[in-house]
Amino acid sequence: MSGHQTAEPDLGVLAAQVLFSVQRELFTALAEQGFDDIQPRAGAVLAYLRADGIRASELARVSGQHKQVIGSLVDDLECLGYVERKPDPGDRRAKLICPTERGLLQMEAAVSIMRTIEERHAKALGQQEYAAFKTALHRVADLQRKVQDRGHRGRHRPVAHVRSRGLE
Amino acid sequence: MSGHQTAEPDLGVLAAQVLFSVQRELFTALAEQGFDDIQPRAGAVLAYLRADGIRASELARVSGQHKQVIGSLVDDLECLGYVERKPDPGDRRAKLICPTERGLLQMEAAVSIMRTIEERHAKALGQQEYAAFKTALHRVADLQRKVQDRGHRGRHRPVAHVRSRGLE
DNA sequence: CTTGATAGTCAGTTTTAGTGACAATTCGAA
DNA sequence: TTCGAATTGTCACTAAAACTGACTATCAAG
Repeated sequence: MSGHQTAEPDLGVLAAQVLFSVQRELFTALAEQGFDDIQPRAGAVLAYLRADGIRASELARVSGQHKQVIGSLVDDLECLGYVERKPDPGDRRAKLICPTERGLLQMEAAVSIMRTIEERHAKALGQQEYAAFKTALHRVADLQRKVQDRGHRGRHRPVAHVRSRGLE
Repeated sequence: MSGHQTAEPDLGVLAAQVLFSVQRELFTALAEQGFDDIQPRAGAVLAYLRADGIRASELARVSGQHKQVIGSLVDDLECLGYVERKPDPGDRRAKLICPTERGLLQMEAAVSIMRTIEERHAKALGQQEYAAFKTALHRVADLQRKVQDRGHRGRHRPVAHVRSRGLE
């Protein structure tokens, strides 16, 4: 991004600051609650898990990661007891990634922590202002992703490296 | 993050979507304008460059990256002709990372592209709404970073990998 | 039944992050 | 001023993650 000068940081820089600091707070809190064997990286899977299961290729799409990365993340999370692979009844090629009991507990904990974080911001900004902010953020995210898809039709484009986290 | 269910995505998920799609659009546009030899990763340096120079350790702080990473990024950018290292007049230990002429052109291009992106969102949301949104985002980012610093005092915590971009 | 696309995995290469140590320098306190 | 602690940037090394290409199995359309 271009946060040049001492001037005001741009949309990308701000998004990066929010992302990484929220991510850090979330995983620190999760670790304190006993989920100390998962890393932010696993968020590509955990954030999009559903109780009724989701396909690996769907995870790759929504997270913007290569399917190989999703595969290895699921391997790890399966060893750690967070998810399990079940055959997809509707498609014998596919497997459903389903949360285990521990996975469900993690999901609930993550939702709760994120709610706490957002409530803190809502108090700081005011409930209405925060609600408007989040609505706007949602619209910006949607609009921005649409533009992206228009540009690179078909090409697989793992959004960059989250690794690249210093980036914006 | 926890974007569980089909429910509404949380702050982290939204920030990630914005970050990575903005990042992709920015670097695609930069490439089209001739800056096709830099990657999003280099944003950790480029986004915080200043015409009068900035220290590597300062870059490490603001970008949340290890100083070794900054060092190798600066190595690359120096080879590519975007920056140069100059001795810091005020501290003989330090070196100032200064943009070259090409670096300045890149900075201007990035600022211009980001302005275009933000103007698109401002038109979609309405100028006033977008301005309020960005102010709120700024406050959320500041507040969130403060909380982080409170928790991990002193510890160096490279905010994660931007690479980890699928993450939330 | 053939063709083409999709789902998931395997193996291998390359890139990047993370760790510890180091010399040079600065700063603060005795 | 002199000593010790902290800081700046770099080097060398290890660990981890991303990327590439290929491959089987399955589906879906004609």
